[in-house]
Amino acid sequence: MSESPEPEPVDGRAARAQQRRHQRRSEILAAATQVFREKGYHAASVGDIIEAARIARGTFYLYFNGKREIFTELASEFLSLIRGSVRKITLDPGAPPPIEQMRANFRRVMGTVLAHDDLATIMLRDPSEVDLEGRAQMQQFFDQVIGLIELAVRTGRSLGFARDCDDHIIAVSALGALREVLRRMLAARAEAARAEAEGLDVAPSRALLIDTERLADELVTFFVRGVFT
Amino acid sequence: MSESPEPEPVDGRAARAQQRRHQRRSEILAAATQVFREKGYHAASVGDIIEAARIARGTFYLYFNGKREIFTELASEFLSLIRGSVRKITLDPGAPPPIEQMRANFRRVMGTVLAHDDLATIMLRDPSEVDLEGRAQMQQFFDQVIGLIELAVRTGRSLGFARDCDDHIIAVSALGALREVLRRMLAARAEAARAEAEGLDVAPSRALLIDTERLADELVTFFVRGVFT
Amino acid sequence: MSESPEPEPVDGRAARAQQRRHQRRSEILAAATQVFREKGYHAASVGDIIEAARIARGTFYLYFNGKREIFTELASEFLSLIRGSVRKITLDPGAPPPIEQMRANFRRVMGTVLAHDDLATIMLRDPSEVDLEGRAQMQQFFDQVIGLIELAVRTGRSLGFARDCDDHIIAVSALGALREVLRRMLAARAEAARAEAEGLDVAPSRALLIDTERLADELVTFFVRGVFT
Amino acid sequence: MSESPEPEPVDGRAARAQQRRHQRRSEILAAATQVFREKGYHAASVGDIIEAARIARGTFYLYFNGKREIFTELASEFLSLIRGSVRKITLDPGAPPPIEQMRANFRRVMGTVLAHDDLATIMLRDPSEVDLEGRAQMQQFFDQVIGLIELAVRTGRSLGFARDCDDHIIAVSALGALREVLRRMLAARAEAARAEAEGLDVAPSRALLIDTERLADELVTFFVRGVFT
DNA sequence: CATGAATGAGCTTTCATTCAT
DNA sequence: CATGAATGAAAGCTCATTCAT
Repeated sequence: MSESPEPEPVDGRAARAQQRRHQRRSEILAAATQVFREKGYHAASVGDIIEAARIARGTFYLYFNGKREIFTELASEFLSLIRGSVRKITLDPGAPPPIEQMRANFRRVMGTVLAHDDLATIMLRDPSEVDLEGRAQMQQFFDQVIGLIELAVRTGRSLGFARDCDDHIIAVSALGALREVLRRMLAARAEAARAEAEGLDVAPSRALLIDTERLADELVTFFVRGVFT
Repeated sequence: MSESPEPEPVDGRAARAQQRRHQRRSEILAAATQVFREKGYHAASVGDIIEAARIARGTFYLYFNGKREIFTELASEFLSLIRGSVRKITLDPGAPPPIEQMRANFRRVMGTVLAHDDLATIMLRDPSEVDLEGRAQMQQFFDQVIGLIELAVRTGRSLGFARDCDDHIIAVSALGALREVLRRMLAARAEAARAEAEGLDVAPSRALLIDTERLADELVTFFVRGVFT
Repeated sequence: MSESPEPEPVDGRAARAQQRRHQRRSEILAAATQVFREKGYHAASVGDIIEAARIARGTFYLYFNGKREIFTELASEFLSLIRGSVRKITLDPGAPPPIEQMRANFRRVMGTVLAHDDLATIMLRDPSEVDLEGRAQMQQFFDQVIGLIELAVRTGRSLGFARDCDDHIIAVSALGALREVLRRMLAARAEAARAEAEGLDVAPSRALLIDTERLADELVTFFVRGVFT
Repeated sequence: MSESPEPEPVDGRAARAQQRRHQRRSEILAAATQVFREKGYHAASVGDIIEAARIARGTFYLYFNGKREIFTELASEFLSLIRGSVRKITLDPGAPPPIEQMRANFRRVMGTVLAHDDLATIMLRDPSEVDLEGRAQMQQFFDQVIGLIELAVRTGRSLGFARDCDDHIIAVSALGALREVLRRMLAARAEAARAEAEGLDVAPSRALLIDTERLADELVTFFVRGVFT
């Protein structure tokens, strides 16, 4: 835009450089996501990533400090996405009923997971696959999710909706159920995609391939009936 | 029986030898269990195992063909234990009500998991941590568990107890809930033990430290109310 | 034979023991021969040998100091056999003409090689396969053979039969020719045997499967007269 | 050709890089040749090679897939050299007499062997030292040589020069003679060199240390005329 | 900035040999 | 004598990371 030959070029150059740098980063992250999804964290090597990103070995270390760091970055990204999908349940007069808010949360999370299935596939795996640091990060995130659910249940009970139960156990159960369903939903979809690609019309575990809204509803119903009166 | 003075001692020697051999195997398996629990399958090296078992490198390969095989063996052991804890739900006239049978199953599984917490800690991790072969084995096991739960729900519905729902999704959810609860229960207990050992009286997530019967009951109630009418 | 209960039993026992010991040794040697033939010296492991001999690991070291020693023993045996097949050429009045004596030597060597084809197959391989010590032993033997041939040529020349040539080069050539022919003859026979065993009637390199007398004659003629007229 | 100031230096860099890469390869090959010559294929370890080449373990695997591959490469190189030294015998009017052509072939092969004595020392050993794949390669090469000699003999016979004999046996014999002579010639020269290096003037097997032309001639004469008159 | 050759610690596995039973 | 469990040195190979160009 700025054709001025000398005064601004420094800024312009710097900006362009930074932009290019950012784009490179994204490309590498995208490549790493693919690789991690296919091979898992451990089996994936830096060699796999640089091959997928079509960059030189050294370039990788120009953008990331190592395999762990790139994973940590992906984890952060995913956690942000999921956090962005969840709204705290409010009792404001004009707001929809709490259960509807919860249903909306489930739906949004599922939508986000589907929209970023590569990332989600990686992150829904057990944290034990990663090393200590990454593990802690994911642990913390899931703990927060549990906190949210506990809050929801407590809120429900204070309104006289929820039965008497151990909130923590219920929350852990709900998280576990959600994770397992999402995991298997992603696996089923991946397999269905693979089957279609190969021309086979094998339909594995049809139940998990229904549209996400119904899936979310089914989960919410299970959760609600289990907890609320 | 003994026609010559030799046969008995020979048998005796052979028997003792075989017994010692068996014991060594068990020792190595025990050491491997500890190592896998602490480091996870991937991070654990054969070197770690032989160090823990205090044997020479070669000795390990005298009893197992490699890291994968020893893991497979542990997996088989655990799967057998869990299978042994689950009874199919029967509608025989004299049998307890189905829900009680289910509750008993949950309790037995929890008891088994607690009794073999090292093994369970390893196996409740995501199968993705292991290589293809081991993964398939665990996948298959969990699929079977899902099948059992589906059957239970179908049975309940045929008796007019269960509401209309997608059996597969419910079963996946239940499995996920159970896994997550067990995982965190084991983690909580391990941490509590560690804290106690160090003299600290940090009490993390007290809810998961209650006695297993109540834990199982809580889970069953959640499951039952969610599904049954 | 001696039924006397006490006086001689010591000798008898000792003799019997020694005899058994000798037989064991032979069995192990036979097993090792088979193994070496099939796998070659390096690829053959002590494990292979004790498996073939159906003895325990320790037993092997009761009879031999190690892999090298058993090979050395086999080499000695083969060298003795070959030495026993060769007669020095004599100019005694009653003796057959020198060339006939040489032809007889070739024939006998070939017969011996055929009669001990396992051993011969191993030993006709290059000494480099074995370690330094064994190599030296075989080198020495072949040097002796070369000495014999040199002597024969010198003798022939002193009688006016042989042309002017470098005896050593001729002897080395003759030895090389003999070794190569024997090696390939054994290989051809082994393959023919294998083909027959499998029911196939593939006939590889027919020329080397003719009877040994003709093969020996062909070699001697080549040695004596060369190829061209 | 060059539209911008950059292209040349870039090419230059790439070219230099490739050149250096090629040189490294050659260095490793040279080191491996030395090691194989001294220890033989089996006894030589990758560790020996990297030590001789003064490179790190990983570097070796950057250039070769393993011990076998580097050996295969050396074998190919040697076989090419030898193939390049042999000309088919022609009956063209202007060509020298067949026997002279054969003598020239022998001389050229000997010259090549001497010029690449390390490589030749390794490759003249028995193929049995190498594993199956390398063995097949060498077997094939020697079979081709035999084919060439057979052709020469047949040609000679069609011209009325050669006597009636079994071509295959003659060819195998000639090959064996040549191999043994070359092998011992190389060994004698190596030992002579060693003796000289140590200041000793031990002269082992003088006959094989004569100039190659005379050695080749001696062999050809033996091949053509045999020994006796 | 980008490159990719180089590094070396670390892995799994094999195998000749010893020694208590 | 016979056994075979135990040993540990040493092999081949991988891969995250560095650094001179």
